[in-house]
Amino acid sequence: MIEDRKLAVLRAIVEDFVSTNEPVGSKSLVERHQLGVSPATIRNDMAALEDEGYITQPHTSAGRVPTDKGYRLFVDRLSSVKPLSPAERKAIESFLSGATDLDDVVRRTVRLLAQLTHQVAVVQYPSLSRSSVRHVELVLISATRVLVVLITDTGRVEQRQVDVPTLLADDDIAILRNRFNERIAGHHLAEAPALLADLPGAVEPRLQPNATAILAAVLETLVERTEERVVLAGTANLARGGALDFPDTIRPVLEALEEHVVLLRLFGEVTDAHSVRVSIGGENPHEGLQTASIVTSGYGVATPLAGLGVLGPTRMDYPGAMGAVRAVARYVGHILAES
Amino acid sequence: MIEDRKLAVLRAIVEDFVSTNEPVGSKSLVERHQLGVSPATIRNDMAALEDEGYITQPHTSAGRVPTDKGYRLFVDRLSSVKPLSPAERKAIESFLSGATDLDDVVRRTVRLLAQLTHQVAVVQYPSLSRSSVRHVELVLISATRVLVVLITDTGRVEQRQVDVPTLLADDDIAILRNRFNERIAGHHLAEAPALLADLPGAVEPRLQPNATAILAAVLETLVERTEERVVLAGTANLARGGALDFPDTIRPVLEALEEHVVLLRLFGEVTDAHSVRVSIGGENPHEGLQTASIVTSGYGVATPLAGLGVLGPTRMDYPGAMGAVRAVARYVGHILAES
DNA sequence: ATTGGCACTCGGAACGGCGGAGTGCCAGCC
DNA sequence: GGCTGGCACTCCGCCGTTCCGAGTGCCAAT
Repeated sequence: MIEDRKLAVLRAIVEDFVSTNEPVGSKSLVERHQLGVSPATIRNDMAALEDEGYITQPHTSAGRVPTDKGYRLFVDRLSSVKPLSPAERKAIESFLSGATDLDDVVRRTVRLLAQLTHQVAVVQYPSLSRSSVRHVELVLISATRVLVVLITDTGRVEQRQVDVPTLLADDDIAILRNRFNERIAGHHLAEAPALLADLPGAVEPRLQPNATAILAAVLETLVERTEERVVLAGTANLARGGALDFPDTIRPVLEALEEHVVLLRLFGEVTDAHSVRVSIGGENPHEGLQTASIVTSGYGVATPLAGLGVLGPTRMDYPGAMGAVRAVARYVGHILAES
Repeated sequence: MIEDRKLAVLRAIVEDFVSTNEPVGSKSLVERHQLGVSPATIRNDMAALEDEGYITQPHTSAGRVPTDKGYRLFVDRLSSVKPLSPAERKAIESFLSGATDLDDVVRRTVRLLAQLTHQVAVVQYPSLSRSSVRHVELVLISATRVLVVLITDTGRVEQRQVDVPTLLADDDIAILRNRFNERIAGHHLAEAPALLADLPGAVEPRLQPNATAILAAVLETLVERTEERVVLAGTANLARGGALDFPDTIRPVLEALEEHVVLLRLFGEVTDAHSVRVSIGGENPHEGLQTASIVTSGYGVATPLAGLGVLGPTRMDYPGAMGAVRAVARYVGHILAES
């Protein structure tokens, strides 16, 4: 009963504050929303909400502003993911459908997200460790130098050069290439090291040193490069709200964005599911992101391959951002499934 | 005579303003530099410099600030490229020597530059169009689908998938692969289209449709992808000077940085030489960069492959930035030459 | 439980005075 | 002719004051 109205008040506060970027007072609240009660009543509710930690006032006798806790409640219970407008849906389709390869898909996706949400968009490359090997290609560059190219089923290509101890002929390379592909083509990357372990022992003695060297390179490519990559777009959007959104300067946020490791950790916690998740202000582990919120989702065909999302001030249009992230994640999943 | 001192005054003004970020007055000038004359004399010189457009005052009775024209003169005639300290030199070496492949080199380079200069660093990938083909690899993904991988002598790898009209066997692919490599391996990318033009006619009729399809994909990879890539680091440095360096907001600058085309155009004008170039404030063609300066250099072994540089406020340590850019460009050239 | 009324608080804008840094100019000096 | 010290002037930035309004908390009445 009363609880219901308090929640309605909180919702109204969040909505107004997000759209106006000014602390919202009891009077303007009743004006802009049909709450059916007087400002005085609202004031009581607001006092209660403040006691419970959902809102706060920048200084005495100013309007109220949602706290992180208030946004959290809003996201969890008061808002629903906003479906995209047909126009937006159409934009996604036409924007992404022209993509030619994985790089292109990722680049287009990140720009699209930034444009849809007016926030900073982050897209993680389909993680190597969760894909499988489509093909290993060995290319002889010189008699003692081999280029190892690893192609995954998500279209990602990783390459690495390696020097081998003894001279190699084209035939030798072909043999080794076949050995590698027999064992791991079609298999999950994580399984590859085990499958390859005995490979040097299985080739004729003459080739063993070379096989060992190449194997090392392949394993490095498989394992070390599990290091993930992320792509950003829309950083200029951080400067939109002027000094309003970010307390002093946007610098710590920009710094955090450059530390891709930080972003990867954010995705790491999230990408085990396709659902949209939100991390708000102080919930965020990273120091520089205490005033930022992040909306993420895993994407990928069946089991999620990686994450994507947007980052902005806590004062963010959560329903809209969640809608955009969800829609884009789904669409990218489809695109990748087709290729 | 008098001219010499005026130039010395201009140099002093630039140096002081760069380090303090405050308009500099005649008194503090004579205090901080051994000019051997009185403030009154300096004032006369300053008045002359202002008449000639090299400096300006933000408002009456404030100190002077260099204009773009003043910085230009400073860069052209009053400063020399500052050689790096041994420590910095050492840092470059240890930072870059661990790189494993091209991606890694580029990423490390851009971070290094940002760190050395405390500005935004930009590195352009070695341009496809100026490298030569090391190897073309064709991989059969399914009976009617081929992955085309193009490897250049700078270690860059481009890939693309293509559907072919008729079924292909491993042998067929091997034949085609050889045909392609015979013709273009070792050749400049720009020559490739001409060298490949008659390829479909040179294979047995059965393979012609497939050869044509694959040729189209190779050409696309060669030509369309000449589209260049750039990598950024250190954007957080833009926010260092607060609102001091960039008049209102850093937003237009961030926007310009996201438009990679803009950056590429900057490099395009520059990369025909190894020398360090500087573009100052209003000299800059792009609207959003009117308050920014850019220090660039081509890099690469013999003929420059691409460009790199830093971007910051016009109030920038030009000698230092030029020294860092020059040193890093040279070093990256060496690294690429070795691989 | 809701409401109108009322006193209170505090930030932000507007105002004026003041100090200081810096200038331009001029007359004198080498 | 170039340099210098002196001096009047300008104007920004700072600070204290005042004032207004938005918004609150509380209370008594319904």
